[in-house]
Amino acid sequence: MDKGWGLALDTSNNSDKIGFFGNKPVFGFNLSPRLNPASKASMFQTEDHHHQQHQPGGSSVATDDDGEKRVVMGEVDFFSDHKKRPPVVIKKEETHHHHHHHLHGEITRPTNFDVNTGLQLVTVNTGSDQSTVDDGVSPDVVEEKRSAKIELVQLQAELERMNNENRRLREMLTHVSNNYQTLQMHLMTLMQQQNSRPAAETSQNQDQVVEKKLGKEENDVVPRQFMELGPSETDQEPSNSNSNSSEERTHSNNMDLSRNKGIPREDSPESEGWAPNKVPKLNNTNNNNTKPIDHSAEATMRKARVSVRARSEAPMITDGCQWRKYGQKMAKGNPCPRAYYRCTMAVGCPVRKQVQRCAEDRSVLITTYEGTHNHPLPPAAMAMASTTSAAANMLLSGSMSSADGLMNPNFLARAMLPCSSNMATISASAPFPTVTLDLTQNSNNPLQFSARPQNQFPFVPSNNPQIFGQSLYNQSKFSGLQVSNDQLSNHSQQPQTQMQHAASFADTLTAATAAITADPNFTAALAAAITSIIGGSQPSNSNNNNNNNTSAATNKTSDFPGN
DNA sequence: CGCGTTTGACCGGCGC
DNA sequence: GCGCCGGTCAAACGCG
Repeated sequence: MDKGWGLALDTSNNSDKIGFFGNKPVFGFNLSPRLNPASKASMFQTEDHHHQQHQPGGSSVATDDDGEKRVVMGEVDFFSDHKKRPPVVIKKEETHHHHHHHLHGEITRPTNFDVNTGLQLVTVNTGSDQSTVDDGVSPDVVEEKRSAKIELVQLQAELERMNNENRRLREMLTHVSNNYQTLQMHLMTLMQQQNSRPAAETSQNQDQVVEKKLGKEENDVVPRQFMELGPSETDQEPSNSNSNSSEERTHSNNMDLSRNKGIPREDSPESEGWAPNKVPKLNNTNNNNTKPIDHSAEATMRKARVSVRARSEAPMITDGCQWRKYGQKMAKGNPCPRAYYRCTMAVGCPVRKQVQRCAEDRSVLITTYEGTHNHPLPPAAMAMASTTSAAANMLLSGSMSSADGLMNPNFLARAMLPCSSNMATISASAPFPTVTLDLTQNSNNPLQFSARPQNQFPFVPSNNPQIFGQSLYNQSKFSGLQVSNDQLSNHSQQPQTQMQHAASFADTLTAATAAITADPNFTAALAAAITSIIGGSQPSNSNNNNNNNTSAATNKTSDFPGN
């Protein structure tokens, strides 16, 4: 668990993350400190720091005559050499009591600011030394002019460099946006194809038949949504009159709480569907209003799991949920320990997951989900939840009506991902039916665009109309960004001088930033994609990448299963 | 001090 | 019945 993405778009406040070019922001988004430890300030610093002590933040430390420590960004010492004119002053730390700027870690624009050159034209007197520019003609003035000219050249070079970087970032943004749009379109196509398929219809009919059968004959069989990992309306609703032990396990938070509070587990009903070996006992002991049934098949069916294989160096894939580790065991046949996590986004959420390194390939992380979230999920968690939900539903819809669903490993693959028969498989040998989504293969599957880091879960469609509707909703919000991206593309295609288009691009990028901010899902995807594009396969320790994450715990590398 | 992780103990299912 | 094994618990511990 960690504090975030390898690269995160900090959308909390854009105001201090936008460099100014004239009156226009030229950097629409901010590289996170994790990716770029030099922080946002590094964008503005120059290469000349020879005589200054470098700070991790890309700043320099100097000491005043009075011994006060200050931090100088870039080559301009704002205190000792107040004859120089910084176009942009970035302060990360300020202890000088004479300085009037009290912003910390922010970018400030000097008041006398030339919008054409980006330079501050008036000397700033900031220190205790009250000397100002000498009005008289003297060698000092000549020297000053010369140094100002040199500085101007340097600043222009700096501007050029910034524009280059700006252009590069813009291209990355365009690339990622195009990938996202392509992915969305492909998913839409897949969903339409799937809906039009007779097989899909058969599957749906099977679902209906199964549900009808369940409602009529086997009231104590877990409803299908029990397997859903994504949120569903039914999860939020009280159980019906047929309330049975399974549903109580699924929906009751109090029961789970009772166990969490130390009540002996013999007295506490199973509040979650994770413990498979306790189901028979549960049905025998707690389910008083239903007759005992043969649990062999049902117990197997209701224990469907969704296993996600992803290539990742991170301790866990970032699925948007908050997890708490409650156990770790050495599993047989795998030298890597298996970690057990439970969802902590809501009290009593029964969803659990296991995280384990693949024994054959340590770079592959296997995450197995089981249970149903009993709480709304943030958009960042929707991708994983909807995917696992879809996989579990597919598994159930196929297996409950026919054993072929389990026997045919390609059933899910064909139904869920027609274009990728090797992406999802069903294991019949596992103790419980397990859907394995393999995201480690570098196939031509357009669902796996190369820029996506493997530890970030992709957007995969759900057969849950609500969840898919959410996707459409996000897409509709995202459409506003598409316009911006088109503009971005146009800008990137046209030869441009650095000065001319920066302002309009800044506006565009501002709009894009706003759109990105409005869509946390895309924010996450964009951050992940940019991370990989930049080439920093930063081990993201994050298991909390949702926006409402406030207290992310950290997983030390040594704690990571398999390390 | 609160929260999350660690880790040994414990429990229940299952196979022999 | 016994031992193995997966899964969970909870006290101890660490960290911010």
